[in-house]
Amino acid sequence: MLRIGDFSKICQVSVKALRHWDSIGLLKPALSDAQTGYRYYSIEQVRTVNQVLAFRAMGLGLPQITQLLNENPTTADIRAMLHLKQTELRQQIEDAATMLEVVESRLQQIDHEGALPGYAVAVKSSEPQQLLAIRETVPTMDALVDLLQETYPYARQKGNTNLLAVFHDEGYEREQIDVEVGFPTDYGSNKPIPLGGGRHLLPTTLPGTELLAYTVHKGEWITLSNGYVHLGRWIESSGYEIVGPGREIFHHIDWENQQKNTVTELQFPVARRRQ
Amino acid sequence: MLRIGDFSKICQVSVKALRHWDSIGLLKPALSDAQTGYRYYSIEQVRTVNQVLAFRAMGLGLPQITQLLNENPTTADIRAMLHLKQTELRQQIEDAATMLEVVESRLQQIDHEGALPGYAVAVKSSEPQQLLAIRETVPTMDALVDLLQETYPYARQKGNTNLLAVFHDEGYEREQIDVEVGFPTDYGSNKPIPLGGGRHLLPTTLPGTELLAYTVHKGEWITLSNGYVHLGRWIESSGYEIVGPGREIFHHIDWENQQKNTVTELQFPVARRRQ
DNA sequence: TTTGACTCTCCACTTGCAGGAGAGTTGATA
DNA sequence: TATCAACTCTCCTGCAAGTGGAGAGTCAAA
Repeated sequence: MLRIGDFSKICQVSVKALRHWDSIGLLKPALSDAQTGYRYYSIEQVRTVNQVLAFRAMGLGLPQITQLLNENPTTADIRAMLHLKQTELRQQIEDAATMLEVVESRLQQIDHEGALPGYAVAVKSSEPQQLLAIRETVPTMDALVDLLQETYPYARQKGNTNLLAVFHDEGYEREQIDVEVGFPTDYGSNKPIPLGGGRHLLPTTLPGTELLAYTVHKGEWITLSNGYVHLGRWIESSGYEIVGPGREIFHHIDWENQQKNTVTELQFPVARRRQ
Repeated sequence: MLRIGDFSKICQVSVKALRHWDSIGLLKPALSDAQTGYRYYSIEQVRTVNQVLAFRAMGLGLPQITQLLNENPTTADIRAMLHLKQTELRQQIEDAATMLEVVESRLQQIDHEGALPGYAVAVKSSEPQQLLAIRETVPTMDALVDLLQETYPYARQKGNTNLLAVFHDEGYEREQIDVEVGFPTDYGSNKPIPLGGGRHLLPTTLPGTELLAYTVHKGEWITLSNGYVHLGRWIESSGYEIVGPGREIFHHIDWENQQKNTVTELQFPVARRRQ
């Protein structure tokens, strides 16, 4: 019979860990003195510790290992557990690889530009949304601003400041822009709204996307292109690719000061580039 | 000004998380009502959240992000942080890949053998050890047992039951075995001990190894070969390779019952196989 | 004024232990 | 046999980044 300290040295497992394993029922000592509480391990339990460590080296959690060792499950159960862990580990590797690529992209950026960039890019997902929107091909950016201004009051009426635009052109056009301007509506209240000249805000569905790279711009719209350049470079160098039309979300429009305090979110649906 | 729920929806960050970020000083709301405790966020803070998420997507911890956003550090600091994270992520990927390989090896084993194997294999490290040992080429396994029996009393004298053997042959020889038998001594008490026939237990150093694949066998030594087969296969199929002489640690020798209760640990120094 | 939706703080829980406090045990020595 | 160092015990806190819930207070519209 070995005291916990000696057993700990033999197995190269900390005393704390052994006590913890005892408390959760993973590995009880062969004998526990009821009087003093001292734990006594038998030398054969080295084997059990070996098994525990073997399972732990596969990344299994202690509750699972407890189950595997003390409730002798069927072979099928074990297979299922390991299969699950397998996919989990693959996911882990992929996630870490993605992070690594993002970190490396950022490091490159710092090295190239000397300073830290003002734009941060993150990835999120978006649900499908019911919109009231109008799709037009506007000749210039100014015309686009006019269209926004025209749509804005209706968005506010709905208690919704979130005007948004979807750019259906490939690339970043500056003339003859095929754009959709609208705002989200709660399900149900989606009747067309007439604008001037026989044009209408029509109900549309903005498709959800699983991955959406985005950055937030604050300030005049003239400088929005900086944001786009940044976002585009980030997507390129972080192992993603654009897979859908870009979007702008106008969280707040400061009509009075040439949009000095306007907050605009730039979005692109993306996917992981393979290989 | 936005209440926490609205801000949460815009940013797609949970209310709980926002409150947490507030409490640790990562992101304070633009305004906190001292009376009611209500948090009010400004729309521009969407940008800050975006930055937080961008850093979090690199795997950085909240304290680090707090530092990055609120204590405007130098470019060099940021570079250092990201570099550190880079190596950390690479390590993570490697670790997960190792685990994955072990899991896959185990799954294969189950599929091939139908049942779960009695031997578990784990990897640990070992420190260099001072030994008193004798190296001989013994003709048979029985002669090896005799040698162990001859050495055993001296090991016990030192208050040390841990007899061990190092096999210097390549592969698993059954005759003319070049073996070293001995036991650890505490530093200092390492004077040679004479055995019969002018032979001596001499002080030696057992080199430490960073990676040591091992399994624990309980029972007669005749069946030890099963353990070796298992250990060998595991090493092969889990992406390791043997890089040194095998060792046996005799944690407990049951001389009376043909070693029925003997506990033997089988070890091989290993390294990750590249590619 | 009522109501329902929203928000607040505080507490417990998650994983696998590590560190430490304060008290009790063991085994060898004086 | 008393003592002493080394060992062990239980209990508490802390770690990361929140989630979930309880109970109480707040806001805005009807």
